[in-house]
Amino acid sequence: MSTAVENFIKAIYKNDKHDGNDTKPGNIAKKLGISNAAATDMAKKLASKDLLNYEKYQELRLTEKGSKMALNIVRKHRLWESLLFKLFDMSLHEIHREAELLEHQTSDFLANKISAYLGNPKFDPHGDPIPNEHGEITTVDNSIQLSQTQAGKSYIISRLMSDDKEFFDFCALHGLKFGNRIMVTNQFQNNKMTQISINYNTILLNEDFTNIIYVNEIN
Amino acid sequence: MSTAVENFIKAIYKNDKHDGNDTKPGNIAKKLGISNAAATDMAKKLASKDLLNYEKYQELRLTEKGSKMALNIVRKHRLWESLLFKLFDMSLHEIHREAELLEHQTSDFLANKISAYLGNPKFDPHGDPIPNEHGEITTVDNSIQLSQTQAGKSYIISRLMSDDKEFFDFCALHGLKFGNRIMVTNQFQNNKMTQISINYNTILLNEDFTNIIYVNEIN
DNA sequence: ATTTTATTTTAAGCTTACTTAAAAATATTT
DNA sequence: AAATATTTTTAAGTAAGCTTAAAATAAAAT
Ligand SMILES: [Mn+2]
Ligand SMILES: [Mn+2]
Ligand SMILES: [Mn+2]
Ligand SMILES: [Mn+2]
Repeated sequence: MSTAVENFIKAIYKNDKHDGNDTKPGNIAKKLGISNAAATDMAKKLASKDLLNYEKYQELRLTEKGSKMALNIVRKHRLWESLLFKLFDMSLHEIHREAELLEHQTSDFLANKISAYLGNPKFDPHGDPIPNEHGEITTVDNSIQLSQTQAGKSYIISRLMSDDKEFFDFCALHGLKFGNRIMVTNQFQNNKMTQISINYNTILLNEDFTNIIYVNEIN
Repeated sequence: MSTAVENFIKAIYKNDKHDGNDTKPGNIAKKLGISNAAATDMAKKLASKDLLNYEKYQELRLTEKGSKMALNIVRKHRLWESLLFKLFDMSLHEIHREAELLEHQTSDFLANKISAYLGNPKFDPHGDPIPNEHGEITTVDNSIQLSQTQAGKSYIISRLMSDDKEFFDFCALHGLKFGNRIMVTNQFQNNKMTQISINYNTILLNEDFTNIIYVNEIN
């Protein structure tokens, strides 16, 4: 399948899995930076290939075959991120940018080589789970959004769900990374702000950030 | 530039540099597996972009700009081959196959990271020189074809210039690889065959092989 | 419930990268 | 030198993946 098709399928998968908005052509188009008309066209074409179900004006739904393809691409994306992050001195934003291209030019054979070399990791450097070669995610995710945490409790950062450079730069600057410990010192419900303590520093985060930072409570 | 354009430019570069046949659309078409008509079309298009000079019925010649582009792609190709060969247990044929795709989705930034990680190597696993980030090949190649060697002398294999799986499998089986030592025991000029000795084994190679295996004399 | 706004779809058109078939030019053989 | 074969070019056409503009439908606001 072409890069265009793969990115389209992946965008549907991710929108369905994580984003609040409904999986209609317009929202996918927005993510991919193409016109609504192009997205509708593509949806019809992929329906004819049994990768998704399309009914006029309804949400797009991946078929079993479409989901498998999405997970295969996600696997390659996250394996590349893991490899680049391990070998080279690259930021989370940079590895994502390169992986976005490399994912489409990677044989299953090479993906398995990368995976084996890394010791078949279950998570990428963002904390996102890496599907296995059968397209299965075997890990269970119990993490919650930072916005849902309680003041006074401590947490481990488990996931930075973004691909925005500014966000990653901010995180890197303040030590907000996968595996690091933080303490929630205040939840300002009305203002949708969360105050945390990390490395003896106090930072105040708005909901744009607290909704994409995931954590696990320390017991 | 697109993958099609990059492969076209690279094919011209390689044909010019190594292959005996003249650099006309038909020969490039043959290499790329496209029709002569498609090659002529592409040649005209690239001429309009100042990547090559095109005159009806004449040979295609890369401009300075076109050569730079070719060397940039060759660099990425050979860096990928070097990385994959080092990290994973992959054959010369396999690394070439993957590099053929990855080369088109690699930023200069990433290429430099790969190069630095490998210690800025000057040769890839086939013995081909790796251009630097300015598109320059600084090494001098004094190697000769195995077909041009003399009986009774010893040589080091410096280059396996091919991308054919059968050839590589044969080489791997008999220890014919970059850096290994061989002795030429007989040159059968009339029959265009060369007999060599390697690892206490004697093998007889025809010109298909002796023309793409390059060696350096041991003094 | 009606009007207004937003989204989705259709329609027409563009570029890239190919194809096959026929015409033109070049290269080879006799 | 002429005939033949090969190669290159032109011409016409296709599929993928886009675009913009207009029409149809759905969602939101009044
Ligand atoms: Mn990513
Ligand atoms: Mn991508
Ligand atoms: Mn190669
Ligand atoms: Mn290639």
